[in-house]
Amino acid sequence: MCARRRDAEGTAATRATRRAELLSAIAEVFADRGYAATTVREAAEAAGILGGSLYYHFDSKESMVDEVLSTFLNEMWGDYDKVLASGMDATATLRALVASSFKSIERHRAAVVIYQNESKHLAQNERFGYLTESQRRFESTWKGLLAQGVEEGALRSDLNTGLIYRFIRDTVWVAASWYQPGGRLDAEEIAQQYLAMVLEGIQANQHPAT
Amino acid sequence: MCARRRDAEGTAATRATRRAELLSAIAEVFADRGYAATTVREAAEAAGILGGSLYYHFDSKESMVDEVLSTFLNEMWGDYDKVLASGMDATATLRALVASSFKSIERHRAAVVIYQNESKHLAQNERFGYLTESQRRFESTWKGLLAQGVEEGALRSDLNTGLIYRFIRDTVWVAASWYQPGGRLDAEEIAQQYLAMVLEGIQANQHPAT
Amino acid sequence: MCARRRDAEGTAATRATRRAELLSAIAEVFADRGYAATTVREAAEAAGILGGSLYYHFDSKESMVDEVLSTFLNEMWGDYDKVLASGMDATATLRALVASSFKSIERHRAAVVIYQNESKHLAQNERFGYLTESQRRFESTWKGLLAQGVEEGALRSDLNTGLIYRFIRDTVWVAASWYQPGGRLDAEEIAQQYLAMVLEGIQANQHPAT
Amino acid sequence: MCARRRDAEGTAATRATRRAELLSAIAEVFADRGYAATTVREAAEAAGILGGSLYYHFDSKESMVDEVLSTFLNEMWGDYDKVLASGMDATATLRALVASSFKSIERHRAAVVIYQNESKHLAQNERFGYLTESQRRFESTWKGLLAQGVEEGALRSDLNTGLIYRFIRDTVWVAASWYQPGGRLDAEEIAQQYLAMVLEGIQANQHPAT
DNA sequence: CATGAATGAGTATTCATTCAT
DNA sequence: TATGAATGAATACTCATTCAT
Repeated sequence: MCARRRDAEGTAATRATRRAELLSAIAEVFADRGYAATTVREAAEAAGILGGSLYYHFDSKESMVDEVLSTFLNEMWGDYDKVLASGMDATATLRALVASSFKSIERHRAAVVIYQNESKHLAQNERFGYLTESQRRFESTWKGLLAQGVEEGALRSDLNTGLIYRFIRDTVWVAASWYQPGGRLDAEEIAQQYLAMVLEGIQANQHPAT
Repeated sequence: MCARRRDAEGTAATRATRRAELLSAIAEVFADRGYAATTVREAAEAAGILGGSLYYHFDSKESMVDEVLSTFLNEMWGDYDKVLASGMDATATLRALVASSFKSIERHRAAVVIYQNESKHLAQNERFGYLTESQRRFESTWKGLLAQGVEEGALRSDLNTGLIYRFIRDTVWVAASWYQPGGRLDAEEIAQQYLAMVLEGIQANQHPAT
Repeated sequence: MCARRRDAEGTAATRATRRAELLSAIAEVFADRGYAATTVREAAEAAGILGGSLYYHFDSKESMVDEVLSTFLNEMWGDYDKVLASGMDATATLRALVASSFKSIERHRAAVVIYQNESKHLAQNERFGYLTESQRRFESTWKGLLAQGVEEGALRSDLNTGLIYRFIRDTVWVAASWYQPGGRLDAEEIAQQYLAMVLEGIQANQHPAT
Repeated sequence: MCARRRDAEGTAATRATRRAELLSAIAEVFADRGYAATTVREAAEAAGILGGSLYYHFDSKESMVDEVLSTFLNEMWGDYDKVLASGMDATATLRALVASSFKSIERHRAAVVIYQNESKHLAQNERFGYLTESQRRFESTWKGLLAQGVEEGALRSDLNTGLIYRFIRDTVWVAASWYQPGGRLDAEEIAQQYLAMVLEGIQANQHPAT
């Protein structure tokens, strides 16, 4: 911490790393205490520096959440897009998206919690227009998928897809609020259980073979 | 003091009514913008009075949420207790509880949203110990019910009841965040669709009779 | 309290009495908690009515202290003037004034405490100009008396009369802060002890006969 | 953190100095206008900074008075204890304590005024328990001393020591309210005049040698 | 006369942000 | 890069005062 020998060499890389470190700590606190309720001082303290020092790295508190959320969403949509581009049928795609979502939660738990809790409020701000955009894309993707599933005969036609969409969306993301990275359950298992419930239901009788 | 018997009653009733009016408006704003992010001024404005005037009715901002949440929880547990006392089998009880929950959302939408978004933070405060208590009771009730369902052979035994409990809990309550009282969907319908999904699953093939 | 039979008759007297009652209670609270630190609500409560109701009797909080203080000062100066007009020598006058002061404390304890604690601040306000005026009169009266005593050979000439004046003034009035009306000590006794100390000193040896 | 040894010391010293500077200005305003009646803004302004900035240095308005008063009392009792430990006879001790008191007033005028005016109210607060404690110690010290003086034959036995204690206590401290540091009179002179009055009295005749 | 609800200016306190070092 | 002191706008809360009933 005292003598920084390698300064010359890794400037860019080091800087990016440091930034990521800071953001990770900051995200954790925002997720834990809420964005509005967290003071910059607390966020800085979690990152091991003093309040004022954060302003060397970020323009404002807002740009901190911004970076946390946009980083997460970019990565998440990258994964989603791969799945969607692979041309699977509706059920398989749905399974893959759910699995991908839980993996996102595993990697970006704090970001997901923040997204879940704050995006409604933040979205009022023009700067966070991408949140609304993401929401919209999310909705059309899932609703389209459910409709396609019904069309393909894979999903029940007596369900209100609008409602089902909401239930699926909420349960997937809300899991971030109780998920413990490194705990007993990993993303894969959670995805399996979730898919079992949503696809097959939790009732016993009607499952002849499974 | 002199022959004002009717006044006393009338005043008490009026007072309680006014209080409820105010609380309803306040709850709406807290739900909409978040407890921490809502200023007392905004809350008061929503109630049609000035910021300081709220303090004639309530001790503090905290006691406002307190009253909103405790009123809701008391009523909700009242309903739950009736269901639980009626001695139905696990599946019927589960159905009834879900229906009751959605009815709670219909009546106390704002309170449920606040409960969902803020109880984690508020619960740190001793004053809101009842939130933790409620959480605990909720968990044991639902987990017990799921276990009983499995025992009775009504529910699949290959599911992780801990996980399923979380999914059910979250999806039920999170519905408050998009429910529009007086909108197209009423609590009953939502409950039916939700139960259909969770109990029977959304896949088509496995439902012999449908 | 309900049926006020004698309303017609004693209007003026009743009113004055009520006013005095209220003022007495108010003075007590102001003395106890300090003028600035006492709320009108507290003052009213001590008088057995609600905050707003005090405004039927008084224009403002300020006019309450005003009336308390001016009533006290008027009476006190009335007594002082009688003493000063009686043509006694310096020592006798001094004794009589001290005795009169302690009697004032006995009758207007609360007012004296308020006078002691608040007059400095209140005097900034033009309305309370009479406080400054009273102070001035007080100072010239006592200083004159001390000078006269020295001249008459009754008082030591090696003392700084300015300082002695301050000591006497302060100790007399500050007694109000611990005086308990109806307690073991009455005004007379206190005056005697005080005069003994100030006139003769507390040392033993030098008092040959007394 | 890196070879900043001198900094650490320097900073600590600077900090303490700044704190003392601020407290001195704050004490002056509290003494002048009264603790309750002084706004934090006024206190800050007197210190040359803005209201909010005071909170970088102090937790609350309360902790400002707290520090002012405890600092004063600690130093005062330090001086008192030295006097009391020196084994002088009652009269000499009494003289020394009075002198020490007036020196305290010279050094901590503002603190003494605050102590005098506010300690009764502040003492209700548990945090200021040390005020009550100090009061108690003060009383027992002085009463003991007076009793001892009577026993030693140095003080008159026909006086009510309880009363005399109060008179002495009050006059000593109340002097802070008119004392002008740097004015014509210094602490020493005031103490002499005061002791002359209290010990020997202000009457001329009874002093054989004077 | 008294009440109770409301007002609005003010108060202590918090906190994002700045900046000289 | 980081610190620490300061800023200033905003926030929860208080309280003297008003007024319809």
